[in-house]
Amino acid sequence: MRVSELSRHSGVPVATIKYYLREGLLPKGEATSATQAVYSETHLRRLRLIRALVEGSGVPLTKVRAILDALDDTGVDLHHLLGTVQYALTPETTPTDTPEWREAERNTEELLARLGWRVSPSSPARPRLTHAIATVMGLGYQVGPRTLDTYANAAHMTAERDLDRIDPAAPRERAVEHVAIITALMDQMLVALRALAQEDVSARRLRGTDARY
Amino acid sequence: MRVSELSRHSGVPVATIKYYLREGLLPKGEATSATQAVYSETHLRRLRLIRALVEGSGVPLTKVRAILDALDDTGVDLHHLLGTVQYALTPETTPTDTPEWREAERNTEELLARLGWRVSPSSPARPRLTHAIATVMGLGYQVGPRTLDTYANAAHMTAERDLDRIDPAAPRERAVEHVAIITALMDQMLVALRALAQEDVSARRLRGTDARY
DNA sequence: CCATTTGGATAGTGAAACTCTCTAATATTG
DNA sequence: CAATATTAGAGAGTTTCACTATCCAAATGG
Repeated sequence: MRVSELSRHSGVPVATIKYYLREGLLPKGEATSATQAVYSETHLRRLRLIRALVEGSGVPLTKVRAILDALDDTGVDLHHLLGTVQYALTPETTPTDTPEWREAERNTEELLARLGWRVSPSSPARPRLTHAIATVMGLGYQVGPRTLDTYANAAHMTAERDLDRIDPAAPRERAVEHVAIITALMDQMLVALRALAQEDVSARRLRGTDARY
Repeated sequence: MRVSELSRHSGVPVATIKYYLREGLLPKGEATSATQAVYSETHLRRLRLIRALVEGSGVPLTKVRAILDALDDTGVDLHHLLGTVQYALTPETTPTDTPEWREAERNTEELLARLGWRVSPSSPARPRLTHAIATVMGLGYQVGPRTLDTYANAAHMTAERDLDRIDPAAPRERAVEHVAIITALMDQMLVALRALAQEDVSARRLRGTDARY
């Protein structure tokens, strides 16, 4: 496959492919001469994965590269790969020195302790959760244990299902890709479903019971 | 309150406040002379909400404005407001003319029919869900009814809880803000919790049962 | 009365993700 | 084999977004 064909098969412009090559997101094709290189099915898969991450979840290219590097690092097991992918996908959150932050942090810790979740103290999702709680509280709304438990249970249900679908015996190439997908792309699905569920509940409660939609 | 004080109370630079005023995100203060205007508590609340949306969920300013306009439109009831906020928050998704899209669309329709959710046919969350499914399928992975049901149930649990917390009798100003918050900010909480839950499940399954984390 | 603040307008910045242009070397096709 | 098209590689240019900085003239505030 040459660049133009790679472009056609993926729908990505040649200029963009060249850009990805320059940025090291896509490995170089095998050069057959000074002005020619051939690309394989692997390149096409990789390209599709990049586009899925970028278009599907708006992941910045620097983070995409971090994820791809982790996929290619054969010394990492699935559990740590999942952590690495999450780390790359989680936006940085700097703790602020406010009362809300401290209260939110306590909520986070208590929740994790209550549920007994095995989570690394350095997991970037911790401050992210704290930040989300602190933001809502900063607007003057409570985020109590009842709400957190409900959300946590819902999150755990999806996580169980996600891990059910990973086959640790599958070829590493695939298993590793699968982990990237469940962590990065399934979020989109959950968020879309949440919007639909809210609409449903809202229709039932805030309108009559006989409305069509 | 003058601009400088508004800036101090909110932590947002004066230059940025002026920018928001120019962009119509923040209503003008009440002018007391050609070079002086006073801002109220309402301005401060509004400013905090803008920052929460921008920092908390990376909502583009154009969408923030759409949300704020909906909040200010007193002719809209809570149910429709929720729809409007969701509409503003949901990224546009253009259907593609591929087999994956059509299959994903069928999955979406069947899921909603199976669950009996009352969802408008024009809800932008539909194509968003379809797009998410189609993207995952385009990478060669199945998204079956089992997975969709699990995710849908989880989503519905959070939606029930969200609507429980809305007080339809509260002053419109507050109820309306609450709706914006649950649709926009609670997503972040759910996603963060999902990451933590995945780590927990992954630790239990992909590692031994005695590992510390 | 004089340094400081403000409103209002215009212009500039920096990051991110492309997109374009160019060159010399090859490939393809009629 | 000659005309046309394609490619790798590198650099520069473009667009969008969200600010940030600079000016200026009017107006406080001490």
